[in-house]
Amino acid sequence: MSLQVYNSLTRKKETFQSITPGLVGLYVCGPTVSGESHLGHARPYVTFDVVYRYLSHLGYKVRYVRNITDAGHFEEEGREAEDKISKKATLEKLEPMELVQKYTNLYHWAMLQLNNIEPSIEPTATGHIVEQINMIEKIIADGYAYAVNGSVYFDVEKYNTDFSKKGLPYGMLSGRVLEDMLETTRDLDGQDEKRNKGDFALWKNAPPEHIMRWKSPWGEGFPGWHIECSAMSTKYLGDEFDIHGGGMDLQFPHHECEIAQSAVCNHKSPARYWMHNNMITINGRKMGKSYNNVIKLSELFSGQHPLLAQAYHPMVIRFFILQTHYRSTLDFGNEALQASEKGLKRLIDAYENLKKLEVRSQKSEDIVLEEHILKLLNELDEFMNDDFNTAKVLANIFELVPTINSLKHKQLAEDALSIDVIAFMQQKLKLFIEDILGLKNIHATDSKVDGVIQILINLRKEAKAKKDFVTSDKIRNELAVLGVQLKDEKDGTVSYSL
RNA sequence: GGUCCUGUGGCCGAGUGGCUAGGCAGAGCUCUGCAAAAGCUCCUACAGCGGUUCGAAUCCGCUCGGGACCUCCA
Repeated sequence: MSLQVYNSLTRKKETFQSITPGLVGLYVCGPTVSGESHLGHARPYVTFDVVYRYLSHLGYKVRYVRNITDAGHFEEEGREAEDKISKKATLEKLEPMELVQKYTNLYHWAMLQLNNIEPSIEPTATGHIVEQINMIEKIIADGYAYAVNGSVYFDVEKYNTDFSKKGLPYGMLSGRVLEDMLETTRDLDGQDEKRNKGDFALWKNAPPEHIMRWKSPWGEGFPGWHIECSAMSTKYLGDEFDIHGGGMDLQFPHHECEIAQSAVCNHKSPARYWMHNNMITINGRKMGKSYNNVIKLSELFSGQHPLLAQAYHPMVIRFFILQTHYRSTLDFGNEALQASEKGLKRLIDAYENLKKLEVRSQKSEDIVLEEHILKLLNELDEFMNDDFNTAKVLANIFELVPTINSLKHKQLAEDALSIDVIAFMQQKLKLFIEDILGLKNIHATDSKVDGVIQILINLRKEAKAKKDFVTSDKIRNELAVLGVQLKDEKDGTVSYSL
């Protein structure tokens, strides 16, 4: 089975076919760096990191573009016409750029912790003001935008009338009908500049107190939110590219507006496949600023938050996210995170065991087992091909764990599996656990620490030989308090895990 | 109000017609000086009510519950 991708545009799974053989253009909406990233933000970046990794594994040369929104948006369009970033900067007495830098750094730090590969290009909105202005001019020239008092708005109704004929109606992505929307759109203040309620800003006039501002043909101002993604995706991926990703909450209006802008400028819908990850919820409700229920990533990693029973390692968060299919909601909870923590440890421990297995048998003595193992391993590719079903991949890997551990602990005959099957399993699990899912061992082994522990292990061995269990247990228990767990193996050796 | 999604065992979650994932927790057993780890076994669910079907968690309808978007939001 070849790769199947669920396309939000068609609402069904489709066989993935890149526009140019061997190449894939992937655009993912990045963060607005006016605040610190929270758990919810981790989801798209982990999700699309795996998409990126898997496409690369399939042999595609992927250009992964993920923007940084550093120009700020309106708090409430039309009403406050105020740049989020400059507002906060004033409050904190910081330069906007300083604020942007701070949160960009924190974001990059969090991405690194989560083991997300950095994108090929990470363009910033402020670095592409010229491109955005050019695009707006083009839209005005074509008659789909109009300037009022130094601001420019996209004429949604005119666009819809003309482009519906071309199969690109406004609402095609989110399944909305413009007429319905015009009736139900909330009545916001200060909408008088717009011809229609559904129109959205391409450029906003900057009031005097506004710090972030650029010169434009319409006066000093700043770009609207949606235009940056259209400008940057076009610049780096072309008029039409393969995959556009982002959170489900961006589907409307953000992505819908992107399609409209790009369609006017490039005469086609920008992306072939639209992928949207679902939300992370907390007590069943979406985690988001508006709900005041966010847990920042730094808080999650440190455990410093009233809702957290403990700190959670970034790898635990990654694993937690991957255990669910990306299109399902994922509910946060200490119990769930703790289950992930233990599960991840079990998985990684088994994987480490597998790497060290020494098998010499040329032939598997247990044919049934061998076939079962091969089936589980071969299904891994199928599951990934089925719209990146990481949950199923992990389930199969867990099914391999008892076999691996039984071989290690000699609970299974040494020659149950052949050296070829073991090698295949080693190769497959490396590929899936490390390369595709991007999971890694939380506990790096430090040779000095290892040496110290070995000394203690030897002292304990001596004590045990003398049946001095008080001393041996003391060593074991005190190490356990430090998080070092000793394990007496069957063959008399002692291993430990951190 | 409009559009759409969803309701799975103590918890988190796969799953689109028959083969009833997986993780965590819980119980028993094996191993062990005692533990831990590991292994084995058990606990077997699909909101409710109808319908379609030889057969439904899976399709259809209704009821009840939860949520997302329609405003910045991953």
